[in-house]
Amino acid sequence: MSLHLTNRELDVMAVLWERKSATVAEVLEALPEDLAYTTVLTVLRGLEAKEHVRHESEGKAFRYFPTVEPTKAGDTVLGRIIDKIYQGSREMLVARLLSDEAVSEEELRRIRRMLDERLGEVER
Amino acid sequence: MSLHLTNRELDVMAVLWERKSATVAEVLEALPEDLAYTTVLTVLRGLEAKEHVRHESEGKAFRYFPTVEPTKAGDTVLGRIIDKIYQGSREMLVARLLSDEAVSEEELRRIRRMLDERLGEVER
DNA sequence: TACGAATTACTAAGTATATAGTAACAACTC
DNA sequence: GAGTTGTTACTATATACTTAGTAATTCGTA
Repeated sequence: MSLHLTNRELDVMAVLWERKSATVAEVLEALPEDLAYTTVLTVLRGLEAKEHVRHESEGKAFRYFPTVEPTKAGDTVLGRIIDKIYQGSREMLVARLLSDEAVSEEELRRIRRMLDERLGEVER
Repeated sequence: MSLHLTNRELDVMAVLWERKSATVAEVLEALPEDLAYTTVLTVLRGLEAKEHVRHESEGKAFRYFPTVEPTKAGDTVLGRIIDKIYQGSREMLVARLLSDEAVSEEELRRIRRMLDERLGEVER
């Protein structure tokens, strides 16, 4: 199943994923833009309505927890990107990611090692 | 510089990238959803206003051409995904893409070869 | 237990997006 | 060159998204 998040919802989910859970005040503080308290609350309530988040009481406030994994959100949007931008080729996307000048040699080596392990498994 | 596209704009750009250029009628035909002719036209005019597309006359119609590369659109959205979903780690994203069961052994090998070549360059 | 600060609940307004209708226009055809 | 057909130009509406205000509520505390 696919999971769509708006831009602002993604910002808020990112905070929850990062910190495992957060109150409205904590999300507000974590966001670089300075929104009204009630704005963040509204976004969280929206996410809760869609069941991407749940809450528990903590003092007089609510503590919010993500109920979906970040990878799930990632898969949804990556599927679309691969489809629309990389002509259905995951490989083209990976190639593009690795072609970035900023990727360090160590990073490339780690990825190669990962591939070696994966291929080892496949060959078995 | 970053390039933001709405969902419908991305659908339309995907057709132009795929076919190099297209008229309104061609885009309409290529899209699976069945929209009104004028809807597609409106989207294209929007894209033209933002200079992501240009047109030439062809008979009584216009032929539209993309003026931005798909990778540019890809980079913008991937940057955001890496940031918000993969905690700033491109490597985590690549790992996720390669962890997909559906990736074939040949694909993994091709990517490894690509890495080898890239690493060869770096070492030189 | 009454007060105050923080919070949640409810409501609303502005902006962006998606869709498409109608009018004006262009070019081919007879 | 008048009609027909496909097209562009202009305009409009509905929905989604973003933001935030005000009212009601809660909890700690004096």
